[in-house]
Amino acid sequence: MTESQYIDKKIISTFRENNLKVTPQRIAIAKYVLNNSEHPTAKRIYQEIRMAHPTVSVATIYATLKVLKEIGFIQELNLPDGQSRFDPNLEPHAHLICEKCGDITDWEDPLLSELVSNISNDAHFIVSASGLNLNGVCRKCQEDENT
Amino acid sequence: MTESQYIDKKIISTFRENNLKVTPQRIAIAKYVLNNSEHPTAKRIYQEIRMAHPTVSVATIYATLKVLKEIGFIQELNLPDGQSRFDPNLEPHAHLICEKCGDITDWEDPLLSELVSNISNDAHFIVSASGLNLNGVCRKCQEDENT
DNA sequence: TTCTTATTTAAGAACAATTATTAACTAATA
DNA sequence: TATTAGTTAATAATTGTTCTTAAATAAGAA
Repeated sequence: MTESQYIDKKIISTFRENNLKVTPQRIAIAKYVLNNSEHPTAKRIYQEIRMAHPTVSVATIYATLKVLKEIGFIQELNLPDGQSRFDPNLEPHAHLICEKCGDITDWEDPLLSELVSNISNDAHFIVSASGLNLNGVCRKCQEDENT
Repeated sequence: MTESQYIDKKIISTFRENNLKVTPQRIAIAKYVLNNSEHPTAKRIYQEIRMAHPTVSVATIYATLKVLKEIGFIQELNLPDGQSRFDPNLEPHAHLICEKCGDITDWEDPLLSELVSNISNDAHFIVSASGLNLNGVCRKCQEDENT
């Protein structure tokens, strides 16, 4: 079984386990977001899915993303550009959000997981998702300024 | 000079330093957000300011908040409720965002400042604002569930 | 396989947060 | 006090997201 087939099976079985009907739209959206680490917006996902499913509507995109969030496949990010973005990486990680070019880069640091865990314990707060956002200017845009 | 008078002076002089006209609306909005640690939304700020300035418009609220952000008085938070919130605390700190009651609590941890500083250095990213968001269930809502 | 039914979907209307437009107003300087 | 560039109020426009409803469909039963 190929990697892709394995992901298909995983997606389908997880839908079934959660008493959700397995529709082509759901599979397509799930596959797309689970394989995409570029924090796509709903609009971007819509455009992408429409290539294979031309009649899909935005409402379906939003409804499916909500479901994917509920079954723990993805998390919704709240970043400064006024639209939600979606991320299959549920581990604590940082987002470096460049105010110049709009680029959003992931950054992993083992200290972060530890910190989230500490705060969760100290504050008696059950964490379902987390994210450290750093707003500022990325390396590339700093270099461009000196040109 | 009282604390309140000192804040007034500070606000006015900072506006002047940034070549911004000092208007009653701006002073009122600045005073309100600088003294409020409850992460108010634009709508909330509008309602509050309207009590003393009944003709103020939402556009002025948004424009002034943008200006306050630019001169480094506040930061804009992106939280899951679809509207921006504003925070005068510019130090790295965490937000515990309860999915049940919607409450947003600040949490300070010295490790966080260190972590932000490390990432900034390692990634060569100039940080202008930061925030660690923890989504989940707060202590109070957990207790309510067991009742 | 075909039937039945509860879900899901597509399409577009509705909604809410934010931004843009523009004419009237006003703070700051001369 | 007069000038003017910047600011404001009112409202229209825009944009992301959710709601509504009739048609379509997945999943289990017959």
